[in-house]
Amino acid sequence: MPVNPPRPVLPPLNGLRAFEAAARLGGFAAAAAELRVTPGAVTQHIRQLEAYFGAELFERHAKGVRLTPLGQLVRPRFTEAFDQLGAAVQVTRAGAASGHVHIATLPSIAQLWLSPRLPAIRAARPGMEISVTALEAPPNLRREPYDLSLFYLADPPPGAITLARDVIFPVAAPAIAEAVADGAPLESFPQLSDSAWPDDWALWSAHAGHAPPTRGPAYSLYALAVEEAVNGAGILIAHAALVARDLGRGALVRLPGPALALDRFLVLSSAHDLTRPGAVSDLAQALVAASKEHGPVET
Amino acid sequence: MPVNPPRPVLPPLNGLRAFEAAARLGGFAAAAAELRVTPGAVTQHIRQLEAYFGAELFERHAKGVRLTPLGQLVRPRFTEAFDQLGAAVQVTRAGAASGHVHIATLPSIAQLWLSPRLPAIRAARPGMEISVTALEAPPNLRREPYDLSLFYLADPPPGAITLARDVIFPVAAPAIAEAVADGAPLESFPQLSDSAWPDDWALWSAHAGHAPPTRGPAYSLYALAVEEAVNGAGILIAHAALVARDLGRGALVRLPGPALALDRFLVLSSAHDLTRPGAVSDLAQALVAASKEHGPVET
DNA sequence: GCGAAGCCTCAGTTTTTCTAGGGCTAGATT
DNA sequence: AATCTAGCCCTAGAAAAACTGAGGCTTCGC
Repeated sequence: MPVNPPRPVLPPLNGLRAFEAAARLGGFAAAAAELRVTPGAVTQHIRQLEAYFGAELFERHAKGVRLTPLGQLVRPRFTEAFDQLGAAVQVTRAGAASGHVHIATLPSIAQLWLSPRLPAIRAARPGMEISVTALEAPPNLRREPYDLSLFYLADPPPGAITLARDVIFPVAAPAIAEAVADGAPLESFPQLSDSAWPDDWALWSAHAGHAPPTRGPAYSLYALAVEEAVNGAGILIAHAALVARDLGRGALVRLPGPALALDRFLVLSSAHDLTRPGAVSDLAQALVAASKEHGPVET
Repeated sequence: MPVNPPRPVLPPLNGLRAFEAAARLGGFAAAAAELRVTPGAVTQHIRQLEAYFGAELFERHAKGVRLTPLGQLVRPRFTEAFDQLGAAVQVTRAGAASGHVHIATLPSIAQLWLSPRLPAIRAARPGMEISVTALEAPPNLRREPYDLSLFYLADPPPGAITLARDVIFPVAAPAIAEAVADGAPLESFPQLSDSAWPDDWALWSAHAGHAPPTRGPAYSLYALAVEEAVNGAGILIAHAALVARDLGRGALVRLPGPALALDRFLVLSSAHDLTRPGAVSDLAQALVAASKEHGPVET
């Protein structure tokens, strides 16, 4: 008479994932976006999970949800567990597609920093396939399928490689630069900027002792602003790393005045261990080397 | 023109769970049993997962599967992640049903050790609901829904409480004991034992310098063997903790000869932190106290 | 007072998952 | 050598789960 224990019912994994996402992101709608479903699906998953536990995990309010004490208690554990699960998935993915490295970065960095440097790197590594995805915000590398990420960050995480500090200064096409050298005030030209970094001009003006900036055109793609500046549309507030190429080839010229070092760094990070040899580390080293090709900016 | 990154496809969670179970248990069939589905379902989950990664995780052979190098590489990570997820689930469950404590133990311990002690413990804790489940083998407390487990173990895990060493010696009903005291050899009576512990008699006989045991009836439930011994069916090889009650009330009598201490301990363990106050710790303390009610066995 | 945000519910549909049953192979047994 | 058996594979159909879409409700902020 062996005891045949009825195996306990397993918890609904998808419900757990929905709970974790909703708790982390602070709402069902945000969780739904992350999970690529409608909010109603999240509602149902979490309802099902609450039925499984026999306890509420969220307090529902007309405008949003709040975690119950129980939900607050367990949220960090689930986040940690799913991070670990995600990390395992990333390791598997990397192992399955060895030789394929996927980089996530800002659109502007992709176009203005990475793109000019990649051909040489690719040419030196025939067996390696390098993909680039442009993202507006740094991904969670323990969850999302990128091997490397390259972003401007205020606080580089441990293990990450800081390539450069973010430094800004005004630049313009040679014709405008000459006019400025001849005495035309900066304010007499349109002041180009990126809509993602709306404070650049104000910060730099304050630092340089200039008058606050007039409003100029803001571009949602920094590469577009650079393009326009090259075409003589006005003065661009430049991020050193992103205009080095155009400065180098003379398409843009740095204008007189100080450079302002921001509290932000161009950081290369990875969920992989970059001290171990492998395709990812190899590419990371290549990017570090490539970032040193242009000297630092004089302040 | 905000970049709208097509969110990466999420990994199939249930496939991951199937992979982890199959890798840990060494086969799809065993995993299917754990997950409470048919083996075909596991096959499909894992196939789907392999399609997701674009790589094989198992080598299929006619008789069973073996992990590929990639599978071997990632298995520990997934096991760890699912353990953590399971632990988070257990914490949630415990938090949702506070005041309800669930114990897993051997059937024999449940009937002969726990059952006599529980009424007093329950009476002293009106608000606590105590459930007992009998299992043939210790559960993984990070995965399965038990708050405490009470088993004979050779290696108590860290944090567990060792209640007693497993000690065996022969016992019998008073009538038989008298006959033995009058000179009847042990071998002249049926030697009762438990089929889960088939070596008890051999070990004890060797230790006591007796002849190897004759074959006697083996019971699949130790409690049944005890019952039969009480009814005079023969001599039982007794585990001290499990016959203390019957010795105490005179239903069984210890026979002459040494007691043999086995390399095995009665261990109370938990996935919860027993140093923190709470229903589980409270009950654990009560069980520790209850285990001391009967003095140690003389060797 | 009104719009927007955010969650809920419910019905219907789509998608996924599961099972049942049959097949195949290799090791064990007779 | 023949047979048995364990364990995986496959497929079709059935069952279950998940998802969507539409309408509704409540509160917050303007």
